[in-house]
Amino acid sequence: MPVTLKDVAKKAGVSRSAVSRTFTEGASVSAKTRRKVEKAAAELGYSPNALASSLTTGRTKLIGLVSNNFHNPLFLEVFDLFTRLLQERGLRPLLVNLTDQTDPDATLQLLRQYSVDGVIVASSTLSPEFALAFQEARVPVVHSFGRIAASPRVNVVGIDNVECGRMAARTLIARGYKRIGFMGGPREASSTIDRRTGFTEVLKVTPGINVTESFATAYSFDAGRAEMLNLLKGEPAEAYFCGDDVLSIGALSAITGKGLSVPGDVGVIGLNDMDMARWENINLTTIRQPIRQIIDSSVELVVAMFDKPERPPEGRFFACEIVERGTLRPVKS
Amino acid sequence: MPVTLKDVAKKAGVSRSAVSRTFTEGASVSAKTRRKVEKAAAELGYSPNALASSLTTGRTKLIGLVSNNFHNPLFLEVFDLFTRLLQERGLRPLLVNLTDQTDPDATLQLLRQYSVDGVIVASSTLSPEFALAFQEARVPVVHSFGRIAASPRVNVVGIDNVECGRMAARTLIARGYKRIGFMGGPREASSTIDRRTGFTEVLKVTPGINVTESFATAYSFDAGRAEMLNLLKGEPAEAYFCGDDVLSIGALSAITGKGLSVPGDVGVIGLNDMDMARWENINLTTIRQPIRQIIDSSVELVVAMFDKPERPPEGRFFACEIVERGTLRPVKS
DNA sequence: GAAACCAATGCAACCGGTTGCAAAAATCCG
DNA sequence: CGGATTTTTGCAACCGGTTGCATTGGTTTC
Repeated sequence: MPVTLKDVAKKAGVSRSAVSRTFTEGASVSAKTRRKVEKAAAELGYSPNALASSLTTGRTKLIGLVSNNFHNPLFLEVFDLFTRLLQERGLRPLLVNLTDQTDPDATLQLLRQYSVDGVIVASSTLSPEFALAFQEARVPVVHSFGRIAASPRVNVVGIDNVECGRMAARTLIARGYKRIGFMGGPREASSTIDRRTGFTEVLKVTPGINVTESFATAYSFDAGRAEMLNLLKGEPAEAYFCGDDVLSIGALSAITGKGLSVPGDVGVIGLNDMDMARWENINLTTIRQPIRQIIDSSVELVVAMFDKPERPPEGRFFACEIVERGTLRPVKS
Repeated sequence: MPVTLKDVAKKAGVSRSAVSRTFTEGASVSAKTRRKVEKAAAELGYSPNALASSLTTGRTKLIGLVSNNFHNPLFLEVFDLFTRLLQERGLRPLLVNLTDQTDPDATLQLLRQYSVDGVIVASSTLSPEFALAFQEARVPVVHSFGRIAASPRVNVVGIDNVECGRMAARTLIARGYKRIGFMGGPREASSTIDRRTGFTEVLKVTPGINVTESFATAYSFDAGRAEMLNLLKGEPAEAYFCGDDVLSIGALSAITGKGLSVPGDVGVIGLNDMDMARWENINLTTIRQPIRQIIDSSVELVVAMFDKPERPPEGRFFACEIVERGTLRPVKS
């Protein structure tokens, strides 16, 4: 039923090759045949089958977009940007939701079956091994929001979480907080580990500071709220650096829910700067992750990979910046 | 470089057909050859090329997932569910972000080029014509979160927005509100129109009620906040039915930002029940849209379509329910 | 043991395109 | 105008699979 190359060729009175060539960038066709073919194609409503052509060209323009972050509101922005940027380059995102049930190997196999030109792993919690498996199967891959490494074994784009930890620490110190808390995300997540490292590194060498640590079970509102509720049972710190924004919002909810004020009784600084953080009834002071740059760079990198497969793995890391809003007390001047 | 059918056939010492058949459900192969083939395939790390096989079978297992709602947090949940459910059925979502720049016709053409087995249009703001174009191109299509219609021209799954409007109205009446406001989403969106219809229908026949109406420019936090700020310049109503949850949260932000209390001074009821609505520092009374059912049903319908293409278009609409939280005053007993 | 049957197999054509190559057509040039 | 050059064109093979059909081989039945 669908109209094929052959139909167009017959209608236009030319060979199949001629038709193929009129739809191929840079192929040699005379103006006259091109016109005939285009007319016939338009009349029949023909458009070439991308899958069939991929068979010979070896390019599908399909990009696997793999993520396990379908609950963090930040990732809606992430998906929005990825799809836009990929589309702009004529690439198509094949979305894979990596849940607890999905087997990592099966995902690799799946994406190979669809001959994706490349894969973007968008996740702050996945281990580098996941992306590495693609690399070893010679599928161009980029790990976005992955962990910084001096000489990464696989392309990785993200932020320097250790430095973010330091920034958070300096920010709290500048505001005169003395009893300071680190409320991390899941204990085993590399982002948690790195942020903690930078955070405590700075605080330890600062005199007169008392640091406490705790960890939420997930990067989620509920986990943040639960953990903060827990902390409030004892003597809370004066300010907390929370694992990320959604965790921070959970913590804020717990604090105000207990009748305490922010930043009067407890200060909070988050990380991400997701859209919601600027909402006036949240108004979260946080550290902005430049997701636009991360995503731009990821797409660029995956494209570079399939132009030059032997390209050595590269790490690209972007600086973050403090976004001052209302959940920390002001710097005393 | 990648290993193909032929390689496996040679290694196993059988014909290509034999290899193909061992990987085809229900094909006739003896246990002996199957064993040989599987051994060879495992050693070579072979897995069949889904795209090549689609050429003859006519099935790609690719589903176009088209949306223009990449800013409404509800849609993160929507994408999560869609991808999960599709994956469970062995289908692959090809994600299309329909922005202002993307041409609807180009999207149709694109998805045809990739021979998608079906298309799901997930959008509460797109016109039925968009989905209809796929239908006319004989591509199985379902419009999720679309507008109710007695005899739809295209498959549509969603909620009865008129009835939701009525529910909201009855809920406000039951709580003794007299001066009641409708704060809709974009004036031209069908969801806005329908909700308004049901809402005013009930309020008009109730004695002693004063209804006012206004419209936000988008289903977004900022638009909701701006519109409520606007309303608060004059004499606000006692309670508002807002276009959706994110709009409601914007409105809440404006109200509390002005030093007014919720529900003491102004009541708010939203629609959607997105995850955030239950967060304790938002705690929004709202109308739950059963997105799980909508998505289940959409997937089921699109699958049914490609098993039976001549299936007449069907509309499936689900009931919503009030979720009582803290932004309306209690029913007086 | 032969006839009848059924499952398993391989051949070859096909799905909808692309592309190297040689022949044909158009253009250039003296 | 004729030969040399360049451009355009069609043929046929190929991409990686699937499948109808005829053939083969193994079982069953009498």
